[in-house]
Amino acid sequence: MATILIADDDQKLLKMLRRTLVYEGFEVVTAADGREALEQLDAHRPDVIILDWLMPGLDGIQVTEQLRAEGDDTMILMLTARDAIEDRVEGLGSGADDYLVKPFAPAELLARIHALLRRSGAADRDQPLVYADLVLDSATHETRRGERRFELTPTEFKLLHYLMRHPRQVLRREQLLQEVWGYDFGGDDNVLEVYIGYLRKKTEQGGESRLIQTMRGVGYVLREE
Amino acid sequence: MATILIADDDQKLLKMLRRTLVYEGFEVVTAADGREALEQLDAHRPDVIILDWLMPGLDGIQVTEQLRAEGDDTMILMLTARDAIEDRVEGLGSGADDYLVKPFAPAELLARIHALLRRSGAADRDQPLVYADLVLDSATHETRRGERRFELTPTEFKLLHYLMRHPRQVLRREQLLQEVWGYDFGGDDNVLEVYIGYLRKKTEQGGESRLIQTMRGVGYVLREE
DNA sequence: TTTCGTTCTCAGCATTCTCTCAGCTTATAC
DNA sequence: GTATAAGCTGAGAGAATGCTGAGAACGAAA
Repeated sequence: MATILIADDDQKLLKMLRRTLVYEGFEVVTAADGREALEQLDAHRPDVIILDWLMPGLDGIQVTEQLRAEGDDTMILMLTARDAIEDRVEGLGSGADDYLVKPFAPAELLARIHALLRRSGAADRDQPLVYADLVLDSATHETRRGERRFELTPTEFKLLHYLMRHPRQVLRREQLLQEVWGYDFGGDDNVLEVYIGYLRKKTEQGGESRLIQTMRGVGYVLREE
Repeated sequence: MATILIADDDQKLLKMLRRTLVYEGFEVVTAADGREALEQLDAHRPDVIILDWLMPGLDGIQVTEQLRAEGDDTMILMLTARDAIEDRVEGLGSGADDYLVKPFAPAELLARIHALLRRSGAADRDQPLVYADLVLDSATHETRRGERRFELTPTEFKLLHYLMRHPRQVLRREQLLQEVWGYDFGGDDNVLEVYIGYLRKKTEQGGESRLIQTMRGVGYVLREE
């Protein structure tokens, strides 16, 4: 399920929101101010960020601006107190994707979150991932090597997707297991090898060059040889 | 679907609005200032024009006045950072049809746009949706595969309508349930499969090719194979 | 009331996917 | 060279997923 980061300096509200969202099945991470929010961001990579407009230290707008300046386009929902609007009319220019005026009904918040999640699914539809002549389009679920199309199962897709999001980077076995399978046991399991094998079979038909390289003792890299 | 022209000198806001509106199925044309807006106007004949009040060169009011002087009565929605009564009066006096104060929630903007479209009667001008030889006309509720007409029940119609508004895009099960049934239960319910089955039966009579493809573990796509 | 159309549930079946295992190949160290 | 560890691969069991037919539940119209 999706992860949501909430930053608000109102402890009571924070607690209430956490309870509501956890109950709805979301992973929830909280922060008491903007600086803490930025710290949590790297660690948890949320799908939606809920920011209070007014917070001590870094406020919601500053956090938004900083993120957008870094090229991060995670969906942001800004919470504003009714009277704050008139004071600080900086518009949506800071880069938030939606606004919600306090006080609000939890149902309203949930509706907005779902709308943003749906849209963000649409957002990473924008650019298909490309490495060499390998193309993976998460919008259409299309995968190609040059002109040749091939089909992937969900797990194969997740694995290739992760590899293609980190080209030329050596990915350790535990890292891949964690990202794709969501666990990491030290045991003598070889699912990863099996799936790398599946991917190679599908991406290297008829003498095509190898793109997934083995880093013996470490993991794998997506790289041309 | 309706076309919307947005003129604003704030690039970030422009980008965010484009994303939101395109996702909602609108044709979107953007302009960075008043002069550019006027140029785009002739080329695209939008159904609604969204103008920022303050822009370099020609501002929103000047654009509105010029259009109205030419006898153009395209619906105009004015955006402004001010909220003084005088401004509102001046804005509407210049010929704008509605008014929205920044910052605003995308949901509110959408509501205003739909209201304007309804007022202008443009909502009825919806083009029939076409994909391959499949035609769905939401105005007349007619559905055809080539020359063969077929009838759909309300739920079937909603589902096909949504699929046809997002051709070639992989639509996740939750997304379809949310859009067509309006909720998202986690349970082991298979209404969606059943209705996909109904649609297939009706759209694939007598050896016609399959247009609704299953994406195992993900959802469905409207696509020719 | 009955009839009809529609929505939704359920159970059984077919297909596809995931993961394990065993034997094999390859790379590295000695 | 050999020994050993690491990685690869084919086969198959069991699980997950999706499809379908039958029919129950519901509401609207006659």
